[in-house]
Amino acid sequence: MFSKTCEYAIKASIYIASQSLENKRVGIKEIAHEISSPEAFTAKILQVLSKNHLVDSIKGPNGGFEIQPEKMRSTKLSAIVKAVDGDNIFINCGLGLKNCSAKNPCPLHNQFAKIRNDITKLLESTSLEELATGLTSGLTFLTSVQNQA
Amino acid sequence: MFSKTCEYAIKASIYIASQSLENKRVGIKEIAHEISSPEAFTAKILQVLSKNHLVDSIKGPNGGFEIQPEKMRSTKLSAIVKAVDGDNIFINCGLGLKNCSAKNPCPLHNQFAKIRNDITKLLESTSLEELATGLTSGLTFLTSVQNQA
DNA sequence: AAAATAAAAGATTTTTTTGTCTTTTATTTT
DNA sequence: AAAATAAAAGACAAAAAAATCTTTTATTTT
Repeated sequence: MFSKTCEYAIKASIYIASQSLENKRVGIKEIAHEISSPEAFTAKILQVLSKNHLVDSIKGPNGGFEIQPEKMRSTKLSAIVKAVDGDNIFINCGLGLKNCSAKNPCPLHNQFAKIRNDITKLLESTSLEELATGLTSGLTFLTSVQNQA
Repeated sequence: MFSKTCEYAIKASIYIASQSLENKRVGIKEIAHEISSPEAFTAKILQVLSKNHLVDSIKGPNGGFEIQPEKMRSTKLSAIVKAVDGDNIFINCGLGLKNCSAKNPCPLHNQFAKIRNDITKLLESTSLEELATGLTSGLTFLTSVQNQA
């Protein structure tokens, strides 16, 4: 569904947002540990998110990453996905046809149109804030129980 | 969504089935041409489908691939996907958690459960036969118009 | 100003996926 | 039986994705 890059981007964003809700700025080391991702790779991904103004990064001592409350409210999952994976998931044909459309439909065109539409709706309607509060409240997790300390 | 391998597997199966409906056996060269796929790679994939008894292969002159009518009726898309991609698409967590579940849900668990369920339903309810007849009747296509001769 | 901290940038490396090439095996036709 | 045909098998290669390492830049604290 998502690339590894995208999975890490979403999880890192949620973690940063949840910590920002508690007024805590977090460093790459902590983020990577909390979401069970490779540190250097995650750093690269955060650079992309930062350039797309989806997270704020602050250099130097007491630096790290944070997301302002208004930003996490307005940021939808779709923006994160688009920043790292492009809009393939929103538009690509399920069977890889270059120009799959109602006029030139692949055998799964109609079936997949519905699913792709549901995915798009979900990503465009889900805010970073609601995902962060779910994590903060202990309802959801960013790692499997096995992976937790 | 699907790997390239899986896209080729599905398209090749549909093409073989559609030709079998007209009592025509087809060779790799023809298949690869008709679905715009790399020939040698497609041959490898067909070996897997053949070992899984999803297509019949016949060696020698007038040989090639075919699918019996009863088989294309009973074969669901899910069987083809499982044969080449495994069951990742049916069970994997959207954010890559090893043990994402109702007890230990990732932030997108509930939202994705619905989508994954829809995908599973679609793949398990769609038969190769209906996809093949759609192609035969000219309602659907395996290549983009640009790619067609 | 110097030292320490933390992210940014850039160059590489590893792994996985995708794709190719050559040889072998099975089958059919002559 | 020999020649021709077509898939199977196996080894290899290229491209893309995932991951790492080193150096630089910005900021803060002492």
